[in-house]
Amino acid sequence: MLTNTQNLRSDAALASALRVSLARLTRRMRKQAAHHSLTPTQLATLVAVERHTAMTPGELAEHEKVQPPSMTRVIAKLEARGLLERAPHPTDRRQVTVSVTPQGAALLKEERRTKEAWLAQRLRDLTPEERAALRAAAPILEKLSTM
Amino acid sequence: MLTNTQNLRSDAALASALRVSLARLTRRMRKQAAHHSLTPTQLATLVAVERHTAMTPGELAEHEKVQPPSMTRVIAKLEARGLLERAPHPTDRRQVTVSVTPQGAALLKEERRTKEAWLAQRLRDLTPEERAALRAAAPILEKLSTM
DNA sequence: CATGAGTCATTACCTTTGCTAACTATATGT
DNA sequence: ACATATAGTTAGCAAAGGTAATGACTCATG
Repeated sequence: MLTNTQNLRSDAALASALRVSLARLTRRMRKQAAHHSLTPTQLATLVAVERHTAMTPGELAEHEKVQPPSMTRVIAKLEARGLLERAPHPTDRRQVTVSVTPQGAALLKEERRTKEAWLAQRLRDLTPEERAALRAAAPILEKLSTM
Repeated sequence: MLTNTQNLRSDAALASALRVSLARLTRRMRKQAAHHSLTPTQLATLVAVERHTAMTPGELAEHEKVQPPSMTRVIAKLEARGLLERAPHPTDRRQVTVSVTPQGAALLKEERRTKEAWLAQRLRDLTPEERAALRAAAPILEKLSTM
């Protein structure tokens, strides 16, 4: 357990401490929401489709770094579970567009809610000063995550 | 992009912001170190064995939430790559113990080094104030990750 | 001590998920 | 009109996970 700012003077030491804590924290968060029995790729696909409103299989394959035939199967699975639906592409008969169903959106919402409830619960056990420090750090972590 | 502490007054809002940023940040860190072509389970197994010094296949299976036959295979793979080695159990002839080879330890060290170097590089692009805020938050994130 | 039950790792078989090769349908350029 | 490119899908293969079964070992009991 680190003492407040002790041993964190260098970027390397801070990076090391953050790497360990963040990995552990996100691993634990992931475990809170693993009831849907979707594979990581399936879940990520659902998230991507929701974020973009609609995507083609090719776009999704590239987005998730899998080959198109694999993505065809992922989409088929999610469609079979009623989480995604296919439609003809508006302008290109070779393509299809994929969008999230209300059921799929609900699953994602529940996933997010579960993780955030778990984290919020832990935040409540912190002191007000600790919470304030995290509030100050949150936008910086956000910045780091998009750099 | 969040403005400093704006909209983070509630635990729920802070949890939501942290969930997104931390997931993204750790995802990106993972991508930096994916040259070893180990599966997530193989890597996690290697990490677990190193941390515990020696473990049995049954312990590892439970630790990584896979069934024993699957873990037998993971161990065989890692052993074939010279990253783990098996030995007879000191007191129970049914069991074997698994430990990390110097090569396995070196691979993990390199993995950690790569991730931390990536993160440290990004830390260097922050302002001193931003870095200070992360330094203040680091022990709290550590605390959160073990609660 | 012998026997039965329990424990442990492993093998065999099956399913799922990823890849590559090949194919069909459609779109585009000449 | 024809050749080329694009998009999604199917088929076959490999890898990783599960379940069922097996053999060896350990422990408890009579």
